Amino acid sequence: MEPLATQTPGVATLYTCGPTVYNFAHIGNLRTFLFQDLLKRVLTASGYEVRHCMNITDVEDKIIRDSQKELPEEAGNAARHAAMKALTDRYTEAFFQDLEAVAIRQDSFTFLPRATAYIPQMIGLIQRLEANGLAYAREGSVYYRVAGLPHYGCLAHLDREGMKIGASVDADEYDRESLSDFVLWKAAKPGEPTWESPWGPGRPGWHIECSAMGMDLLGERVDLHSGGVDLIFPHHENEIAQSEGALGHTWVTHWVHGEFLLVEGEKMSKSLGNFFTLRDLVDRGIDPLAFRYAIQSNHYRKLYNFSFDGLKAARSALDRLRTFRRRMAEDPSNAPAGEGTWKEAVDPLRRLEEARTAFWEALADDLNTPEALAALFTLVSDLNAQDDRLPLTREERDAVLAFLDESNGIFAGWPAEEGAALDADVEALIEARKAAKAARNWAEADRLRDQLKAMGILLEDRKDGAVSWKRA
RNA sequence: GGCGCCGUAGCCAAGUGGUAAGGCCGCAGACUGCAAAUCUGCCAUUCAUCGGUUCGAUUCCGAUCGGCGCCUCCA
Repeated sequence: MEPLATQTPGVATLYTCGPTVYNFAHIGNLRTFLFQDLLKRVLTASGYEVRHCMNITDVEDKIIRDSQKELPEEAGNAARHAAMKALTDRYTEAFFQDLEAVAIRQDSFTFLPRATAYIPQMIGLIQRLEANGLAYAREGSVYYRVAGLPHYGCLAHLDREGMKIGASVDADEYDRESLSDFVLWKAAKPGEPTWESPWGPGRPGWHIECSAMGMDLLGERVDLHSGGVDLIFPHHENEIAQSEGALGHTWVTHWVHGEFLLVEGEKMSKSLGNFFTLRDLVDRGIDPLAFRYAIQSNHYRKLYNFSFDGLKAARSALDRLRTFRRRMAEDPSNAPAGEGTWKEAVDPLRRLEEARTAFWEALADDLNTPEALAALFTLVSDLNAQDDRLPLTREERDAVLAFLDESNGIFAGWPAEEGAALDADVEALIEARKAAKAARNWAEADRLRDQLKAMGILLEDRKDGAVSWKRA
């Protein structure tokens, strides 16, 4: 997809459909957000200033259902809004906690608009559509006249002749001109929070918020718009209809959709008992960054089969990279002396540049993360082998570390370790084991090593007698 | 009924008209007091099946089998 021609050179505008905050995000949602984070990181690394807008949907059928059930029938509009806000605030906060856990930083978003803060813009957009003859009111609701937009259905490649109209719609629910018409503004119903509008009290339809907020914050021409494949139709198709119906020209240049995931080969669903939130994984002792790695070791446009075995493999792969980073961070004088010569010796800096080139070329080729990771792993193998025999210099290690930082800037799985100090008691145990080893008291040394392991500290003895440790 | 996707080793997975990256697991060996880490070697004559095009196909075309998605809830 690179080089990407954007509306403003050097700037990429990105709109992504965000969460509906009435529950915790599940791992499928997170796959999509991870893919968008990846896209943004690669664009940024490629030199673009990315202006990223992600909406927070805080008014919607399920939100209303869940937030209003405790309220008495006679509750006023203010109370209804307050109850809705209490629910959405809670899950919005949880959502960003989950994103942070998988290294998606909240401050990487340029705009995070809440739908409820953009009701006037939505009303204004609907009025523009009315003025263009593309919207009509019926009993306090407003509908989009799909027949008025000839290219409706192009994104989803809908064959409107062959469609089974009404196959999964309540054909008689609304009084529409056509069953394909969709609602822009929903007339008030008892028990729902409402806003005043030119058509009477009501609330926005599902699709209008993305058009209104995206146009307001990113402008009349957006470079990239992304979401899960399920949003292609109807959500994105309807966004196109709304935005282009108002603007009179193309709104989004590139649509990018991420595939779904399966869980152990089956569609994730609560009834199958294979429905997981990130919190469920953490409760099982899963490193959230291993989840991120597992997702990113597969291509975003392919169905991903999530499994706990796969998570284990991801963790093992990450450990190899993290161990390698630790090795490169160490001073070469600590390394056991190699033979000093090696017939297969390469110039580490040259080898590094090859890997770096391959890494970025893979990512520039439609975010080919599996190939980018392969470039990284072959480098790790080559340099480990060389370092065993012909220790890399401090300068070479630093160059490798710089590339590990660079690649971690995309994958976020092998960050630089902070010099986290060990507790004094752990320190004492390590010293005690050293003493036991020196006394050739192997039973005691092994006992202490097991004890430390139980505390999450893994020891690695080195040839020269030094001992290094890492957290499990 | 219409539109579309996928099928590569035990598992995950990239890839190309020119003879199969990488990761995990596993096996053997080196190193180690034992481990761990690392290294060395092994781990798909083959890319669902059958045809076709081609000097040559896993890659293009067709058919078949298998899995899946969409056609107004859904990341």
